[in-house]
Amino acid sequence: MSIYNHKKIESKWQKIWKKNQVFSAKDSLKGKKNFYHLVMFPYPSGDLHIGHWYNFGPADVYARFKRLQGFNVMSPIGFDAFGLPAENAAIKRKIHPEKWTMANIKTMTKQLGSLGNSYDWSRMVITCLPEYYKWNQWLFLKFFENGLAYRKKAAANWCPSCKTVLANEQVVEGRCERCNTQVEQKEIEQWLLRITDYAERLLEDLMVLDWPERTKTMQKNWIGKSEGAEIEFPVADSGLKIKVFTTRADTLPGATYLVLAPEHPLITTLGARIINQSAVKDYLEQANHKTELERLTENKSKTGVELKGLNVINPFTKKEIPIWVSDYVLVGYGTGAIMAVPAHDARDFEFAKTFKLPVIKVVSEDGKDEELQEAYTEDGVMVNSGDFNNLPNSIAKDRIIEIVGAKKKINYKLRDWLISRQRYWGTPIPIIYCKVCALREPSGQGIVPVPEKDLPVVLPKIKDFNPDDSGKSPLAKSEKFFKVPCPKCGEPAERETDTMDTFFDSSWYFLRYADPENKEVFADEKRIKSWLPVNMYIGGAEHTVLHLLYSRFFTKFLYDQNYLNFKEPFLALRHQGTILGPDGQKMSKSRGNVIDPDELVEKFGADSVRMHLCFMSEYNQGGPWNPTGILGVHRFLGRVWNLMSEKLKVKIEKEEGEKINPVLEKLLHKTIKKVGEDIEAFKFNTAVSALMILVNAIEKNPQLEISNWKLVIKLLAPFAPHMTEELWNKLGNEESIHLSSWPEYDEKLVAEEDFELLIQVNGKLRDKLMALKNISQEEAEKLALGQEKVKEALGAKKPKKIIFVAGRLINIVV
RNA sequence: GCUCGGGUGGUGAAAUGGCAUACACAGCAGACUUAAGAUCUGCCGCUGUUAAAAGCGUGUGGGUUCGAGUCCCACCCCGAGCACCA
Repeated sequence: MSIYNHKKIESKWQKIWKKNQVFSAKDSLKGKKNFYHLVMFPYPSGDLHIGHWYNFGPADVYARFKRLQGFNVMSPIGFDAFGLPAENAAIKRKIHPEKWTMANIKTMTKQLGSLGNSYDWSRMVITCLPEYYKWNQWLFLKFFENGLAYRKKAAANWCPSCKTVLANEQVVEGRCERCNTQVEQKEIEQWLLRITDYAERLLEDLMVLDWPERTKTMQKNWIGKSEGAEIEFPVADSGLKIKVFTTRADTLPGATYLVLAPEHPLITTLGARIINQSAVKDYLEQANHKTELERLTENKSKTGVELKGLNVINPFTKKEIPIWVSDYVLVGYGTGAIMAVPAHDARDFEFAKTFKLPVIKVVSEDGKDEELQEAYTEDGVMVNSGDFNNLPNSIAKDRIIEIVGAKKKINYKLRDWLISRQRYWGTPIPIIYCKVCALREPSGQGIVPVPEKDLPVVLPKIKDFNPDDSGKSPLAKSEKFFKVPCPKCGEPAERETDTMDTFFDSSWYFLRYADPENKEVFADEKRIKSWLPVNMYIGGAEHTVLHLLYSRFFTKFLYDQNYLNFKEPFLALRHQGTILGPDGQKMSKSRGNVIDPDELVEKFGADSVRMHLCFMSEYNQGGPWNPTGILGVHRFLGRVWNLMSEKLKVKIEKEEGEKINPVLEKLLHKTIKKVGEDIEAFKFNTAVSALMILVNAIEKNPQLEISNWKLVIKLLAPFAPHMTEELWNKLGNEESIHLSSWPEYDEKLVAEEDFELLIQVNGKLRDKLMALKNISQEEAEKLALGQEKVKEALGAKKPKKIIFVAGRLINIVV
């Protein structure tokens, strides 16, 4: 018996696969359908950790399975190489981000090789190379040409530690997603992409996607569609009107005041008429200085100030009501102003209680008008509403919209995507500002796009890439970089020195894999057509409102521009869970609970590691790492090797097989069915356990023909690619097992002729016996009532009712 | 607060409304071995018993059903996401 030497055999096959380009995907293969299988490309942070393995390992099981099923599979890999961590680490270690990043890519590429995954290495994409980011810039220009990229000065989320602005999606509970620092608001000029133009389509097309419901729901909530109406409130003694957005127009009769966001422009416009100007000014100042976090942690208690001297007219009641300013109204949503209906909105109720404002109930559950202890937000019938009294509020809603001449309106929570970053290690934004041109155009901005022929705008090698509080990128310190002649008029001008959010890079990388070396376009149309959209996309759930939303937006934009013939990039999506440290905490170097995959591979081999990751829990679940758990599959693979190498040697020498044991044959075909179905459903854990059951049975009675042994090896191939390749090769096969075919099961063998009939009395199991699958109820009853244990359980009682489930059980009810 | 997930042996976990705990890990006992390790065999929810029989068991309480881990209602706990979005 030879002991399985994983080190020797795994590296042997990894070299052969790479050398023979076994997994290089041809754009088309005769008689085979293309299948684009993709894992989220890693960030080159240093080393591959077990989380990468958990993503990539089982994902590769799926890829190999699809390949065996007869698909022409492309499984590419690359690096999401721009971004803050590279820069921060580089600053700390005093080496250039590029050097650091490329060194990490080298290490990680080597590690990726040790996984033995079926990647097409020829399609490697690295986003920090000019050949790649040139197309970021090209895409940016396309957005700009179409009015979807625009520059705006406004308060933005500023991370004082990263010293850059962040997209809304990158702010988590008022803190920076990366470094957990409190985010501040900073007025700064920046570039945004008009993703909000696509809100409705991003929402609608979610329906057709084979994505986890949870992820779809999260995107849906993030887009946050809400249907309502815009109602105008005339300002008393003035020609002005204040627009509010509401989803509850039915409650308009109960609107007892209006609230403006502190940033609402009307506060300035009407400034002169405000009596208590200094109090208002104080409040605005105070609101302005609150950080995002303060607003969140203040327990949502309400603050505000009345604009004394000003009133508006409720268009339903025609009564004058006051105007207040409060920071619980957000300037970025709706119209930045609300009608307050304290009786039917929890926030308004709290505000009204705080400032002793009138509460008028207009919707009632039972038609009565009692004093409210809290806001009533359910449906009901109208009260205190004149002609509308006793009408269901849902009907009143539309009528009120009509009589006050309001417009129906849809709002979204989604904001435009802020893509400028005041950092060095990213794609330069291809824009030049020209003061001369500015004078000639009405906007006066002088924004001149870099001509396509001048792309890429190469990120210069500078020495000082430390960020500062100036709100400008380190590139602003390099005159060589930013001082350029204007491409339009030739006069001296300045480049944009901000770089792009790295989510820009990852919003289209999956297109580049189709044609990674193209110098003329971001990817050739035909090559895109042959591969995209992605058939199966696998990665963590942490990107649900970032990468996955942005990629959908890019795809829809490129579809509109006729570059793509599909509207959604990822037809199917699956998430892996998160593996925690053995202590149940998130793995981190500072906690010292990090599991090093290289050590595991060294000790147990890549096959054992990937198979254990498949086996340890449901794929989308994850959980704490159990240090001894891997022994299970490791022993299993050892037993497989012993069984096969020993038995097969004898068999091959004899060149004849024994007839397969019929019980085993049935189990084999059932296993073929189960393993195939389970892999398709991403239930890798039960697929592995089915394989264990099969091998356990074979070990007890290893009576199989050579052809059956081959089926078993094929079933194991996606899980243990190296070992099975070696066994396959030993059997005299020239071509890789991974290019062979997935076994088919025999329907007849999967179907059972007989079964174990369960006999229950009052639903409690009392006995069981073997019976034919097609046994009739009469026969079953007779058999069951004849059983000693049944007689005992029945005693003197007579059966009242007998439930018979064909092919399963009989239940005697007394 | 709202929206999703989830709660099953000592542990990771299985289970189209029909045998709860498959498959493993750990543990215990035995075989092999000078020994250790590796490997192999057996046991392994709780109560009970020499052993069995029997009873009890899927977060808690109720319900539907011949039959509930699974469906319904209420509650408790854990995890994730969102969070003053009118």
